[in-house]
Amino acid sequence: MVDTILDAMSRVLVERGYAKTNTNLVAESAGISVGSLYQYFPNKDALIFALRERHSTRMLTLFEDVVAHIDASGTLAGDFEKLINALVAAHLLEPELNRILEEEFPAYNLPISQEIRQGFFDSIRRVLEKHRASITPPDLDVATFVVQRMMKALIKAVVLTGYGGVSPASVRTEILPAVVGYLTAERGKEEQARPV
Amino acid sequence: MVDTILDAMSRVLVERGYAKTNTNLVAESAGISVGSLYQYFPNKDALIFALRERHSTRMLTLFEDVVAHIDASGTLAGDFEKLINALVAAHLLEPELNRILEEEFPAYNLPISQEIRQGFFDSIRRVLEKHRASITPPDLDVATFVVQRMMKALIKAVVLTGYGGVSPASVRTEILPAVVGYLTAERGKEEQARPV
DNA sequence: TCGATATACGAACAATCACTCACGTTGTGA
DNA sequence: TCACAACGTGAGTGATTGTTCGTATATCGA
Repeated sequence: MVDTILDAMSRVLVERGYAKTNTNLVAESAGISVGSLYQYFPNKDALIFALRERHSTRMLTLFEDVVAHIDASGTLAGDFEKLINALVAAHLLEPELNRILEEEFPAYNLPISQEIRQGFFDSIRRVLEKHRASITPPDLDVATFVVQRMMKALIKAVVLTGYGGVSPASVRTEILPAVVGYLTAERGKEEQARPV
Repeated sequence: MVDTILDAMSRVLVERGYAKTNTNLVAESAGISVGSLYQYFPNKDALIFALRERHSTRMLTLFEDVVAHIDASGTLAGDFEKLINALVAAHLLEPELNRILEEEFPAYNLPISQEIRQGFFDSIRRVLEKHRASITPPDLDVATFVVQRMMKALIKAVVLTGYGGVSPASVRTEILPAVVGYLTAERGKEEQARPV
């Protein structure tokens, strides 16, 4: 029943957008009444929170499955190609739903669970640790953060159409050079330490 | 008067967030009545649109002022250091307002004006053209897009606190290596053309 | 001073929507 | 068959809020 409701919520969100989604509509789309909906979720926020958790968990599961297949033999570029493909695949699960949950819904009210965030972070960090000797960023936590944000920003442009003037495919091929370029960039004094 | 209203709108948005901002509150904060507000803006969307245009224009102006000072003599890293500093400064104009306008408000309903988008894009592209000979991405439009998204994603983490587990300053020093690393990354057949 | 036009006012309206609750319906065990 | 509990129902409610419009005030030329 809970899943039925979440499915309906997802459907309505994608069809009409967050602003035009209301609980009565979700209940109708689920084929139940509002009253029943409120027997399983205390309020609207709980509904959205649950949907986001379910969706994020699915994405993380898919991502971790791929990361688990990275063994000790791969190259830096090869491993990150796998990571990027996994992330793209994860974002292709339900691109529109993902966009709405991330961009259209005011998220700081209900922050995503720390476990899921940590799952993505740890997977990437493990790959960086494996290649520690051949990458240049001094701090692995910072490097993980930077790589994660770079990949996410670029993958969004690949998965969602109409995000910029360039074609998704042409951006897709730039992700690996961007990541590997950053991780192997030479760090002279010239480039370092000129904060605002 | 228009500016008075936009100032009030900005104030209320930052103080209470988009969800808790309504037109009556804005009018009150501006020291006028709702009726007067609706003499200058046809509806709430127009109000937000105007505020976003004003804010974006200010950011672009500041950005272009810095870019104008880039002459023919600088290095790739030096020039991008200037670009990054300019972008950081632009984002520091009104960070909270910027966050609300970009993340909290459903923006695809009222897309930002093409001129402003183009202004940022062109400024970055000009710098890339200047260094065409020493960078490796084959397509300058795509490279501009990628660089822009990379910088934006990372600068957000620098300007807004609580965006990740790492310190803003430590991310700040990674932006230049990320950009220059991407622009000068070696491109073997190994790394290219493995789309999803 | 006077009239007219533009501007400002803010109480009221209508629409939306999250949520409730008094009432059915269904299933179950004896 | 009956009593009871668990689940389902959906019209209704109260609160919020974007927008209007009849009235009041200010501005200004003659």
